[in-house]
Amino acid sequence: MDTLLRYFDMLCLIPKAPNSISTPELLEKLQSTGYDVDLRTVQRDLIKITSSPLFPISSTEGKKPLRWFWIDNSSPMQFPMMSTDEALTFKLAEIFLEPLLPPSVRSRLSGYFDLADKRLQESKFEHWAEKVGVVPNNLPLLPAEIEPSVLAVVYEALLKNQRFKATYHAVHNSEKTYDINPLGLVFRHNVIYLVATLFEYTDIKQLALHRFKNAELLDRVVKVPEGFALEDYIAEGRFNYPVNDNPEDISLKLKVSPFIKQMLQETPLSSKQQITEIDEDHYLVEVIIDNTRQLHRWLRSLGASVEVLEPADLRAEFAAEISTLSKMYQ
Amino acid sequence: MDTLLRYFDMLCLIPKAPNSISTPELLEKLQSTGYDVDLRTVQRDLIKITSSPLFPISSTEGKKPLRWFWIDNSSPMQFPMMSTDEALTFKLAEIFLEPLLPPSVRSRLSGYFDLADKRLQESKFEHWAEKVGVVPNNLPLLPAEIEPSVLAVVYEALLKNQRFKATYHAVHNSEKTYDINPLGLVFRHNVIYLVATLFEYTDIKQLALHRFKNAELLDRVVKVPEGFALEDYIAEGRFNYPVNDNPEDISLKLKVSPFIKQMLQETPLSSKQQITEIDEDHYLVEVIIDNTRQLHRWLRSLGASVEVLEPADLRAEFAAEISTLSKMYQ
DNA sequence: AATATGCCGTCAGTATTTGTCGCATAAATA
DNA sequence: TATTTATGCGACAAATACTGACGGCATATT
Repeated sequence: MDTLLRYFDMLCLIPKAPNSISTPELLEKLQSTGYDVDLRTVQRDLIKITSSPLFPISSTEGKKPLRWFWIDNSSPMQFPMMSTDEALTFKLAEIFLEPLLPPSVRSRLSGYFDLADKRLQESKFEHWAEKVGVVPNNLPLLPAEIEPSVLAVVYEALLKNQRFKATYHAVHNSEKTYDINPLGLVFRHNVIYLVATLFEYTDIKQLALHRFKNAELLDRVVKVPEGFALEDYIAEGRFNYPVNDNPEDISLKLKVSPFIKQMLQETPLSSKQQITEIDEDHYLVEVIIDNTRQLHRWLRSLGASVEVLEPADLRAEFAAEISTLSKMYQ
Repeated sequence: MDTLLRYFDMLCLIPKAPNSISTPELLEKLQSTGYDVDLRTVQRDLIKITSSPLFPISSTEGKKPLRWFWIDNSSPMQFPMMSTDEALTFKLAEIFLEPLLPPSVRSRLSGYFDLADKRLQESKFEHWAEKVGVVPNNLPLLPAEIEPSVLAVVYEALLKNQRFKATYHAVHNSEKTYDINPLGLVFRHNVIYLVATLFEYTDIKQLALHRFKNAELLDRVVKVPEGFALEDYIAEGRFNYPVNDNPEDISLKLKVSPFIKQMLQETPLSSKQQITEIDEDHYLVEVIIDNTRQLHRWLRSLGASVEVLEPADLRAEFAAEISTLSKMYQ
């Protein structure tokens, strides 16, 4: 039994393809976990494991301390097996994430999606794909592709708190190479921004990840500017280019069409939203809600199905914009 | 070595908690996989496996053919281990899916999210959560909660092609119990709809999943109406309540502000989009695109930052709506 | 060139695994 | 209710495997 557990621990200790572990390293880790074994045993175990097609594990050829790794592109094996429920949910998640995440980010999960596919392809479940659909609410803009190698470096830099060096191509600028002190990632629309400082400067920059090239990890630790917190930085509205006017709650009153009323019944704006009938074709929606740019976008997107009644200044804002639009289209 | 593989196969054959497998069943499956073993061996193996805290596997007490299962609520163990990249991506996916999927759907993946948490909580990666943020583009409407037991039955019914029975509470109706012939799931806004026929009728209904109660699987096979295909059903516009006028491509010309221009450079409407400068404050965007409801929503949401120049009928449509709005707000 | 390290074949002792048998108990059947 | 069948489990001996020790050889390291 002890040997079985040792095999499990060994399988855990062996990393995925780009990384690797040498036989002596493995021995050391196993011994520190409490397995009192000989190097020869570890060597034999590795040979046994790799000789089974079940475990796509391989080692470097030649080079003296052999290094072991899981061959990439294989989907993970797991216990207990992925249930059909989970598999279905993975496929749904895949559909949802497709227009949101850049391919190089999404592909990090492809092993799991493949596993889900396999699970659903068993005999009877074949036609599941024809049984699920999504009607998108928003216009799918194409997510900007990020170079996979760049993404890998940025991930690693953020996780390990290290700086990196990369070439950046700003929209109206030529390429430049920076020494980057990464502070955080922010997803906005379909773009991923790196929040960072450059070189030894202290001003905080937003850099779109898809504009990077040739990233390379440096051996210098990240220095966080005094008082910096990503959450606050976002809350300050640094990413809502046209900054929010009033980030505080407002008491919103809307006159809406029956269709919008039904939609808000299904998916309310907030748990305390109230809806009352005005007449057959109009309903009054009352809700306390954060006065964000997203709210404005949403209200505008509904066009003539919604009339903002209160607060007065929001109504005035809409009236002003509509009069601008009137002039544009007349 | 053969025994190690047998253990792996056994671990795969044992299902998760609500399900279970009896010792003789296990024996049979192992033998059909090619393991020539005795029942006694299987029994002994099971005892060994369950006596290790590594494998949260348990069996029924008493009842004679013992049934084995993985104890629930445990996150799966997997080989190779989840990489930090994957873990980070899982956390991002979690953030993205949170406003999109109802809790009961999302919770199906919680084991994986937990696994990702564990992976990221190792020593040095502690502060990753403070390094990732999302600035939502859309107003987060609250996804309607679906009863977990209902979801389980619906999933199973769809996968196994079986009917089910459930109580449905339509908005302006009292509760009724239907015999449901499920055809597919459609996600729209934040609501999941079941497309189905009822009893022996042939007209196709859309039923919001969160309005179901007390679902129960029936032992009758699903009958798909002649010529029905979910994809076509959606394409026909059955879910765009105000049906799309022209589902065909149009040649769109927009006059946009510098801000929108920059946004479209980052995340284009299509790969063939063209942008040219009109003057310092205005750019011309030309693109061939599907004339969908989502496009209209998007155009409206941008307010006065965008002027539709062509096609003429779309411009006319916007002009008409704006004049309606003008009257509303005057 | 000398030394150290790691891989691998072999061997014998030890530990583990396995089938068999017997008994006890729980379901199934007459 | 009695009888049969199926399952779980302890014990035991034979078969199997696992393990550490040793040594030869190839490849790094100094």
